[in-house]
This record gives sequence, structure tokens and C-alpha cells, in this order.
Amino acid sequence: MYMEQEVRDSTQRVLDVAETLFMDRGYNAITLRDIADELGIKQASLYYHFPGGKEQLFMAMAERMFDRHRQGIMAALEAGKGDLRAQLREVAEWFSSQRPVKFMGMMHADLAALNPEHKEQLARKAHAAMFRPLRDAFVAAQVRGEIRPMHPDLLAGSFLWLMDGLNYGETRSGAPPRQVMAEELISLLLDGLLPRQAEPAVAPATRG
Amino acid sequence: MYMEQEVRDSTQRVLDVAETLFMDRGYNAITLRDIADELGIKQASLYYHFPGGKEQLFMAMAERMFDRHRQGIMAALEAGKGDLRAQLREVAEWFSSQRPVKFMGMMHADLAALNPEHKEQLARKAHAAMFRPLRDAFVAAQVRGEIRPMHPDLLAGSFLWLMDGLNYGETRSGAPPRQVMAEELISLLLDGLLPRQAEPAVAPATRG
DNA sequence: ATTATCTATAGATCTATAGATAATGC
DNA sequence: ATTATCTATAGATCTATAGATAATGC
Repeated sequence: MYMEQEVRDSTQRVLDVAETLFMDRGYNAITLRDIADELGIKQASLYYHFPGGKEQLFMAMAERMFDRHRQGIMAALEAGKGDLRAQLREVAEWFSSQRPVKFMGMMHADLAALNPEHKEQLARKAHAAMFRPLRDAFVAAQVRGEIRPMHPDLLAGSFLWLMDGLNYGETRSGAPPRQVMAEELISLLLDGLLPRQAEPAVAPATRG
Repeated sequence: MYMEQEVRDSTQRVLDVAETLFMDRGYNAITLRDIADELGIKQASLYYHFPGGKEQLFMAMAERMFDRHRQGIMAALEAGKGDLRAQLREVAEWFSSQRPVKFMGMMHADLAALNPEHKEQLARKAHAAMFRPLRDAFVAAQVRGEIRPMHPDLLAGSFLWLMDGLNYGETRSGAPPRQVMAEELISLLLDGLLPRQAEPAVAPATRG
């Protein structure tokens, strides 16, 4: 098992660097040379780890990333179970603990550069890892009556999209910290923008 | 003035194609050959219109696009003046009338490929064209008391970001039409997700 | 023997430049 | 003369392949 450990380590290091660079500047902007330089090795050496070249490296990086997020998101949803606001806070905290995802920037341009099978495969994985668990959480909250009925796909997409958005914009000097912005976004989603009336102790069961 | 008209026409055609391709797949994914092929001309001919090459072409395309959106967004805000929900609907309608912006996908990877001056210039223009008018509208709505106090930058960013998001995702077969999704997003922002109590005829002026 | 790297290089693009050509309108 | 295109090509990358080399652990 020593050998295998060894392999994992150096290959994981390649994936780490690939993830940083690809997520930051996109598939097309990053060359194998960029990745090799960052690792302090030669470009051709990457083919030892990924004989399929750039596309295989990208796929491996993306799949590892989605697996990690699937795990993190599901743990977050479990931790806040029964209370949507708590769940969303846990998910936001998970994201802020991670390298910025730039999930949508990736879905934008990067997927288009892959061959159709790989593209399909990654889109499916992204859906299962990030989208579906969140959508299920929104559906459950609707079943509990915690939130009003609304297209759960739209809700999951909006939440993910907004969380992802926090990772762009280079964090200007004047901007509040990410933690605060995430909390405000959750409040925006749940409470909305219109001023609230004083909350009654018990919600009336009225409906037109 | 005939000549100038002539020049505008063929150059505008180049910009039209450049906008479609660049916005769809990103700066790095699109080559000058792609653009020339789409136009039915040779790659070298593009240098007649843009001697500065690819980067100059991208800048001209982006600036034209932002000028157009500045105009459209300000007209939309004016049309719905005094009522934030009406304003947001008008802006959403404006966006749906336009080629998908993929504004954020662009800010993600594309800007990084430009030289620092161009990058700065474009970021500034994007801010003035799209962000600032919307932020001002949110501030005005807060002053009117139409919405609760909240960081207006975050609101403007979230709204733009969500509108932009509608342009990704390839519009699956099962998904509701963009028009409906935009309306739902506006309702999400303004009304929030929590179930509303029956609305009183007059809002109480209470505050802890 | 296996792991992880290297050098060298072929082949494919891509951007950009130089200079020629055809059509149009004075 | 101006406008808009073309051909040809230099120079710079980039991906990927072939085969050599050094270190480690049996």
C-alpha cells in the first residue's frame, strides 16, 4: 500500500494545482505548461499522470471537486436538518471553507471545450453533486410548510448561483466580508426585500 | 456620409459575429479564424477593421455591448419609475430582448486574458453601464420606504447575477420559459420565500 | 521493477504582418 | 483614392509522443 500512497500523493498535487488554475482562469486560458511550471516540473511529465492529456486532467480535477462538494453539501444539509435557514447557512459555510468554485463560470465556457461525452458526464455529475441535494432540501422545506410553494429547481439554482457569485469580483476593499454577504443573501432569499409587518405569534391559516 | 455608413455596416457586422461567439464561448475559446469563417471572409481581413487584432476587437465588441445595455437598462428603469417591481420587470424584459449577456462568465475568465489597462477600462464601463443604474434604483426604493434597508451593492449584484443566470443552462426541455422564470426571480427577491401573512390594508409604522 | 521525472521534437494552430487585388465613387 | 478583401508567411505557442534517466524498494 506504500506505493499506492506515493502515487496518490503526487497525482493529487497535480490535481490541486490544476484545480486552482482551471477554476481561476478557465480551461482554455490555462496550458499544461502553466500547470507544470506551477508544480516545478516539465510539461511533458504531466502525461505520466494523465496519459489522456489536458482533457483527462480537467475531467479528473472536476470529478474530484464535485465529489468533494457532494460530500460537503450533504453533510451541511444534514447538520441543519429540519430548518432551511440553518441548512443554507451550513452550506454557505461549507462553500466559504472551500477554494472558490466558480461553478458557473466553468459551466459557461469550459464545458464547451470538452468532447460531448465528457461534457455530458460532467454536467450529470455536477447536477447530482450540487444541484439535486439542494433541490431536495427545498422540496422538503416546502412539504414542511416552512416556505411557500415555488419551483424548487429555480430555488436551488438561484441559491447555488448566488453563492457562486460571491467568488467573483476580487473582493474589493470596501466590500463586507464574504461571511456577512452570504448571511445577507440567505436573508434576502428567505425574507425578501419588502418590509415585513410585525410577526404574529401564530401564523393564520387564511388563504384567498 | 455614404462612405461612413458603408464602413459602419461592415464593421458592425464583424462586431455582431464577435459578440455572438465571444459571449457564447469566451475570449480564449474563440479564434479570429472562427469569427472570419462565420463572416465568410479570411482571418487576416479582420485586421483591416481592427488593426490592434483580437484584443482590440474584443474591446470594441464589449464596449458597444455595454453602451447598448446602459441605454436599455436606463430606459427600463425610467419606464417603471416609482415602483421597484415594475422597474425590475422592465429590466428583465430588456434582457430577454437581447442576445444573452453572459456578463459574469465574461468577467470570470475573459477579463483575465486582457492586458491590465483594458481590463480596468472594461470593468469600469461594465460597472457604469449595468451596475450603477440598478444600484441607484434600489437606493431610491429604499429612500421611498418601498423596501427594507439592505446593502444596495449586494442587491444590484444579486439581481444582475440572477438575470444573467437565466442565460446559461441551455434551456432544458422541461424548464419554464425565461419570461416566467424572470418573474419568479423578481418575486423571490421582493417577497422572499417565507409564507406571507395576510396583508393588512395599512402598514403599521411600528419598529422596535 | 516501479515511479516520476527529464530532453527533444513533430505536428497543429494562432496571431499578426506585408503586400497584392478587385470594386466603387470621384 | 478609398474600401474591403485576398494570399502567403513568419514567429510563437501548445499538445502530445518517444525514449532516456535517476531514485527507491524489492
